[in-house]
Amino acid sequence: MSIKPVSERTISRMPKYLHYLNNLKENGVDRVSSASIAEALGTTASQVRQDLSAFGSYGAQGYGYSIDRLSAEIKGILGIDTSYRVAIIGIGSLGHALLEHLEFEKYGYHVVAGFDIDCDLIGTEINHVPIYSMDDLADVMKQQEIDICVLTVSRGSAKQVASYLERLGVSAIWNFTNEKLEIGESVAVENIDLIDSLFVLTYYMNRNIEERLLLSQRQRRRVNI
Amino acid sequence: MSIKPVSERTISRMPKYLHYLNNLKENGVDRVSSASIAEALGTTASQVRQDLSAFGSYGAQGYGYSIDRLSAEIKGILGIDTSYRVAIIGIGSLGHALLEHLEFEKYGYHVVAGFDIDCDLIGTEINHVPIYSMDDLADVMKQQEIDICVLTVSRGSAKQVASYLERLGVSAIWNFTNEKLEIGESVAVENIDLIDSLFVLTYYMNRNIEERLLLSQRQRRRVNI
DNA sequence: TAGATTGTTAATCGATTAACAATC
DNA sequence: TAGATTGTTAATCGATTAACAATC
Repeated sequence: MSIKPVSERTISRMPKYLHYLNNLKENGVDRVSSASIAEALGTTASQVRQDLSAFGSYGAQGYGYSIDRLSAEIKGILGIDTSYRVAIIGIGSLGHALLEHLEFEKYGYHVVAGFDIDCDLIGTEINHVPIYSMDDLADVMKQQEIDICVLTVSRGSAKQVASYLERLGVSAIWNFTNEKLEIGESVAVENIDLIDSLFVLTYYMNRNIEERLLLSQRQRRRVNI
Repeated sequence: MSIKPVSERTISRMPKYLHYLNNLKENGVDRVSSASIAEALGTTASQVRQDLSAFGSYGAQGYGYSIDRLSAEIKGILGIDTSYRVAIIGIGSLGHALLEHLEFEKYGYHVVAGFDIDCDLIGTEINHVPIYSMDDLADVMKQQEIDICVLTVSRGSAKQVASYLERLGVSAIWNFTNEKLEIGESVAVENIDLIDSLFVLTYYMNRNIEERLLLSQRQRRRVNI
């Protein structure tokens, strides 16, 4: 009913708020103001309140936000107040690492299946997770009631596999392939573009180095004069 | 000299342009218009031209952009027209995967050292890369002339290790720890927040599912009436 | 030449920040 | 009560899109 589209920027900040609240909670704090949250995350109190009020009124004037309440609300907003079943498609080095990455389990994401085309892997278990043949994808996905697919196949087959997943009615793809998937709106997609991130890091690294160089040249000039 | 600060948004699109150009090049294409680039990446020709002109004039009226020229320019802008030496700090499952991730080598990022506190790992090699003790960090970093540090330590020690790297004069940290590093401007930092990305994916997945539910309810109602 | 397409200036749109009444 | 802090409206800022003269 109330179709108020919340900006992507706002959504992407919600996990940051949650992590900070978890932090405070661990330190025995039980309430917090928008100003404190803002300071911790390097933003403004205005933005924090603006973000939160996109979803509801969780605070109290003169008091701030109850950490328990706000945590619960954000978890509800993101939908992480329940658990999900995850499959990893493509067990290369990255897929393998994600199979063993314990953090996911902690947040309620249960990795329950892996898929690959390598006969040496099919039928084995990694970290107690069975590896199936790509040929069994349709069957296993249904049987295992997979919610989220992690796409760690090679770049060459990414688009094809993604389209197949779409046809199978998958609702979420976590895409590590660095390929822009051509897929309908009905599938949620988040991209982890490692190489792109590394390129951006390189840009800022070099910019810093250039700045330092310019600075030291200026200093040297000053000494010479 | 010409201090024109280019927006983060623009920087983050440069790798996308480059990937698309590489794609075209592979298919034997040798020129492209801003309109074609925009269509491929789902943006506008205006934005493409605006982005590129932040760095220079690489196109020609009535013709478009030479793919070879533009590729070279973007590589120069990002600083990826040379090679870099990379160390991976923290050889857990994720660090291990990144050690074996061949893609980096392809783009000129040579992983030449790993660091851990685990005595069973120290002194061994993974994928021909030697694993050193964290105690030797300062020495090896200097000896091996490391440009970029990949931070894959446990969340608990992230801030501490990052501060140490800063003191060692490291110029770039690729941070996979999901911790906000408290570090000066002189170090370039890019964060890969896997859990945050997974939360955002979960949000959009659930929103889609809700939409579908609403839709089917409406359809059912229509049938009933 | 005519058509195509750039680089850039101006217009629009959206997101961030500031301000403030409401009230705990 | 007085001080603190929210939720929201208005003002500002920045990024995206549109328009167009320049020109290949």
